[in-house]
Amino acid sequence: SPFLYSLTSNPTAPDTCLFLWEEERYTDGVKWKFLEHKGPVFAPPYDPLPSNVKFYYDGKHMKLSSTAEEVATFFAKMLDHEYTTKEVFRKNFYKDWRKEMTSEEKSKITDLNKCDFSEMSEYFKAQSEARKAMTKEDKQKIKEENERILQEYGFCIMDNHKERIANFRIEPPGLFRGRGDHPKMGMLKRRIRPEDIIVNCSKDSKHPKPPPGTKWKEVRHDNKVTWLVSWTENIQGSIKYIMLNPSSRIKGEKDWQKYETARRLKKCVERIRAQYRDDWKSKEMRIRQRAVALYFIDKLALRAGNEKEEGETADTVGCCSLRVEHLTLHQEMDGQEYVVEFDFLGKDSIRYYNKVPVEKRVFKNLQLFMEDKEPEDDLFDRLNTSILNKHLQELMDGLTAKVFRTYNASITLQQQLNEITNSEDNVPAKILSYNRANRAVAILCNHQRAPPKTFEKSMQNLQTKIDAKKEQLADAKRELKMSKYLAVESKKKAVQRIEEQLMKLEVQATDREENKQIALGTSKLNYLDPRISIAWCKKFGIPIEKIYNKTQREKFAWAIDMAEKDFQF
DNA sequence: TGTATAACTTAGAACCACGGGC
DNA sequence: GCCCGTGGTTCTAAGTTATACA
Repeated sequence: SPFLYSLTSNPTAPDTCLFLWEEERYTDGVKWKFLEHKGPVFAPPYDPLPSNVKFYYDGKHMKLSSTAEEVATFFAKMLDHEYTTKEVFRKNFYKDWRKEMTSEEKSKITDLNKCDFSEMSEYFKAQSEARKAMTKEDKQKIKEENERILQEYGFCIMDNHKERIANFRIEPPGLFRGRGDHPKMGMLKRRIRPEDIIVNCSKDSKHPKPPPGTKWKEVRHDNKVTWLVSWTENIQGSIKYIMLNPSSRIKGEKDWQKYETARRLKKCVERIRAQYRDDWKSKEMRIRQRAVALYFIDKLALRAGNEKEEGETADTVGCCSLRVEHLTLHQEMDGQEYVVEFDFLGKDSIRYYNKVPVEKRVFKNLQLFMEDKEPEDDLFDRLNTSILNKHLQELMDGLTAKVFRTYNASITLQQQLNEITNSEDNVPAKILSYNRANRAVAILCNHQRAPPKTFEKSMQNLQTKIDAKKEQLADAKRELKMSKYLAVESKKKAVQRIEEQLMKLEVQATDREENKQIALGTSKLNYLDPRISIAWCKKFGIPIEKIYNKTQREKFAWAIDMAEKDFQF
């Protein structure tokens, strides 16, 4: 295990503990023996506006109570954002804002459209400008203070090892920003107090102290879970957690395990495919539906698709929750037979649009599933994620729908790298190949991003640089030609150097263009077995730093320790 | 068998600091 | 030395899965 290093670095642990530790790690859900931390960092208290920053209602100045003012500032801070123009957002905000008003305010303020937050908004903009314009020394002071807080609250001790905590700061109050068409956007996310907080730590640790004059909701000692702090959030009523950083042993080990499960799937995926193809012919509808859904999950890397409570969240779907309206069947399209056109909103309301030729049997089954149904009916009415996952569990230990995404992502990277890396290429060209392989995965997983606001301009700038470099190259070549006798060698070198620089720029331009609407980070961080990339680096002499930045190297420390140049997923 | 809940992973956007180019 | 763009970091929402319970 690559995680033994963290054990052996503990000088006080006797050797025999090594075994004990390993045993306990993996049995009956125990996650740790010892856990000590300092608790969360709370959001700073509300700092009231200076009296010259005014709020106007119906054109008239109105002094708000501190509570109502605070909520108003949340809206004011978002004034430039599209959110504040949306009806749902405004309605939810207004409703929750009223709850924070005094009865006098409530009776005066009866229409959000008559509220003028512009002075507040200007004030916050000025504040942020002022922050930018601060002296070096003042900025340094803030940095030092942040570092002090990080050192005090940002680490914990888990089983004798100091580990970085991920989100040790409690989420500050504000207005809820849901993604897509979220029915709750604009609602007030309330301030979290010590009385809301459940602390989890070991009995024999030094328990974190609540701020003076306050109490925790509860202190518990549950070593079957990994979280340090939790609270219940007021928008969906779900629980939020403070957990460890990805660099921690507990996260790394889990990550490793995830990829090992995906590699086990590799060994039996052909058997499973044969099985679901066979099930397309089943006389039972539920089996056919299960088999077609699994085919989509496997072929298209769709998410499982749990049911969601209507009206509580944005209307998004995954495989099992697909509705008839999300598919269009084309007997024939662009010279291909049996094309399925998918168009639906997935996680984070990201659109999935794809036209896929499928096997005749799948097509016929889809026609059957869609027969006599309304557009808003479930495509797989005899299936849900629980049924699907129970079936998968029977096919392979630890197999669930999401393992297919991990497996298909990683195997795609591996195949693409094997296929397109050219050992003759220089380092930037090899990295372009890597990014293209990464991109193939991101496309498979539908990882999209909004094109950066500065995209057009930055492409233009790059083109300008390329043009200038071309001219420089032409000059250098001319000079080389002219100087038949003098310093020929050094001029040849100059030409070569410029050619290399030009190529680097052109590669950069290609890479950026191809990346316009595709996000590589998510697959890199969550789906691609890092050992594939590390082995590739070793094999082709690419420094790992070119592929993984510092944070990523910390997260993947286990893989860097482990992977040899011949590792194959 | 269905439903609620808890725990944990995955996700894109916003924010911020830093370094390269002028 | 300054400005601007970018990559890295932070933030927290939105998924999946397991499990408890009716």
